[in-house]
This record gives sequence, structure tokens and C-alpha cells, in this order.
Amino acid sequence: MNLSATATSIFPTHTIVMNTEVRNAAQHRISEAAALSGVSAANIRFYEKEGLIVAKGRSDNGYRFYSSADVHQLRFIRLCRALDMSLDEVRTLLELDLNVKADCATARLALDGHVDHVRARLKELTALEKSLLALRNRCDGQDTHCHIIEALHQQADALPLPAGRALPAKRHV
Amino acid sequence: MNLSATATSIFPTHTIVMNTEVRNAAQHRISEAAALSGVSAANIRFYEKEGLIVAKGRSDNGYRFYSSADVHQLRFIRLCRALDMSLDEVRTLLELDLNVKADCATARLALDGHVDHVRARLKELTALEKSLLALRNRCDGQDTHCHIIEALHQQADALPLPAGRALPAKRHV
DNA sequence: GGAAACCATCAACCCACTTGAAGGTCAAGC
DNA sequence: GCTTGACCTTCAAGTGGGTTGATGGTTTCC
Repeated sequence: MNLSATATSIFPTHTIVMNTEVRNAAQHRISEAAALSGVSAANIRFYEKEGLIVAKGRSDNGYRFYSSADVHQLRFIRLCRALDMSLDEVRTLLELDLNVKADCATARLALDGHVDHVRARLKELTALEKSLLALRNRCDGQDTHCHIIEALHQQADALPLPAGRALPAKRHV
Repeated sequence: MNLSATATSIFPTHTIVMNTEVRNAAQHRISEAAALSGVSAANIRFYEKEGLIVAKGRSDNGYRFYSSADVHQLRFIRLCRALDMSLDEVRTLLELDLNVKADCATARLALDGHVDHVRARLKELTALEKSLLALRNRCDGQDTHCHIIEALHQQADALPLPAGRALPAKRHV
């Protein structure tokens, strides 16, 4: 894994994925980069603080400006986030060189881990939906007292204690 | 909805859900309450700060102590959290009186909203899993360059911009 | 020349907690 | 009586992935 590579270093090798427009010609201010990438200006600044993106430079007035390659990188980040990767995972991916075999293995590993993660959450949520529906269906709104709340209290009594005594921190997907 | 009710007021009406042990006999220190409820001591203090639970009292030395009804309430909170409700939703539920019809309607409404929420997230995650697997299967580890990263970059270029220009805040689950 | 629309930085807020620091309390063992 | 260690207290700060707001500079249009 090419950890010493800068974030932008992944682009020169990407003639394959570049479309026909010339990537480095245009220079965009932050709001333009935001509009082109779908990442809000505030969020771009946040990603900069997190080291995921560096503006191509600053104008005399201190305004950030971005190349089209930067915009592409922002879209890349957005895609990864849409795939529910953590910023750490995205950082890892950004540091990879797609022509290095070891990096490819890293990418596969990261993705595998992520799939596992998504599957586990999927399983949890499916069970959750079932419980919620069962709960919901106990009440028709006609009866004299609420079977939903009652059932909730009954289940609270029946709830098994977690193995480690206290609830583990829950990282939601 | 009985908003003026205190959190403990829901218990007197719960002869149905109480099991045979006498609820108010025992008094537990915070670590005991934690062990019995599955909610960590730090978390119990946090819930107290959030107004979800009030210790039955304090000993002379300032230690909190909890009745069995308090422990039940902690389990109730834990169950609701396990059902992925927000603390606000739990608060609402705690304020309900299961013998008031309007409160029952509130509970059903809350649960319905919650089911919708879970279903939406389920749908998202299912789509996600599909995308990730497709991505994952592009790479066999044999080729000279990484099709996963390549595909990620291609998709980044193809990613449609969000309607409102910037990514909306994402509330997971 | 004034208003609107940009841009900058820094701080604080969101949720549901956890972790850590600094110190008080208490029972057991020596 | 003294130490040790397991409790307990409070308050502050950190987590992740941002958003929102304050305050002030810049640029552009009319």
C-alpha cells in the first residue's frame, strides 16, 4: 500500500477513467466545486480539515479554488460515503494506487469488510422490523388499554442481559 | 397525551405487566442497577441528565440508589433503544399512560413512523449491498490493475448530483 | 455607493454515548 | 490504624460526520 502517496497522486494513472474533457483546465471556486460534486461548501471545508481533499490553491483574496480533478475526487468521496464507508475507509481508498497489486488486495479487503458490515446491519434491521410490526399489530385502537405499551413493558422484563454486562457502543452502519 | 405525568407515574397502572416479585422492596446502587438492567453506570447517569430516569434517592454519602421499578424502567429504555428508537421517542413513550386511549394512538403513531423509518433504511442497505458486491466481484486479484478502484472512479464520474445541490444530512437507521 | 452574494475562519451544536481526570467513601486484610 | 482496591461522585472532553451561526472581508451588479 502506497501510504506516502499524496491524495492527488492517484489521478495521473487514471487515463482510463477520465472522460474526454481536459481535467485540469478549469478552476472552480468552492461553491462551483460544491455544485459540480454534490458536496456542500461547508462539507468540502470539513473534508479539507480531515485531510481528504486539498484545494488546488488559493487566489490572491484567499479564496480556495479547485481543479476538475479535485471535483472528481469530491465525487469519489461522495460515492464512497453513499456506499456508507467511513471517512477512514475513504482515506485508505484514496491512498491506493490502482496499478499496485497489494493495493488492489487492500481495496478488496476493505470492500469485503464493508459488505460484512452492511449485511450484519441488514440482519439486525430485518429482525427489528419484525419486532416492531408484531408490536404494532397488538393494538387496534379499540381496546380499553394500550397493548403496545403493555407489551413493551413485558418485553422489557423478559429482555436478556447483554453478555458483557453493559450495552456495547452501537455503531450504526 | 398525558405530558404532565412523571416518568414513574406509568408504573402504578402496570399490575398486569409486573411479575410477582415486589417491585419497590430492593434498593440497588448504580452498578447493581447497571448489572440488572444491562445499561452501564455511565449511561444511567447520562439518561438521568437527559431526564429519562431519576434515581429513587441518594444515600447519606451521595450515592444514587434505585428501586426495582427504576431497574424496570432502565430495561424499558434499553429495549426501546434496541428497537432503534431515539431518546426523544423513548421519552414520549415514557410519558404515555397505557389506560388513556389518546396515548395509545400516540404509541401506534410513533411505532408506525418508526417502522417506516426502519423500512426505508432497509431498502437503502439492500441496494447498498448489491452495489458493493458488484464492485467486489470486479476484482479477482489476478489482473495487472485494480478494477475495483477503477470502477469506483468511473462511478464517481457517473454519480448524479443530488436534487437540492448539496448532500442532505444523513440520519442512519 | 449600497445591497446581495460570495468567501474566510472559528466556535458551537447534533446524537448517544464513552472515557478520563480528580477526588470522596467504604469494607477487607494486615 | 493504615493501606489497598473497588466502589462512588462530578465535570470535561472525545467520538463521527457533519450543520449552523457569528463575524468580517471581497466581489459584483445596479
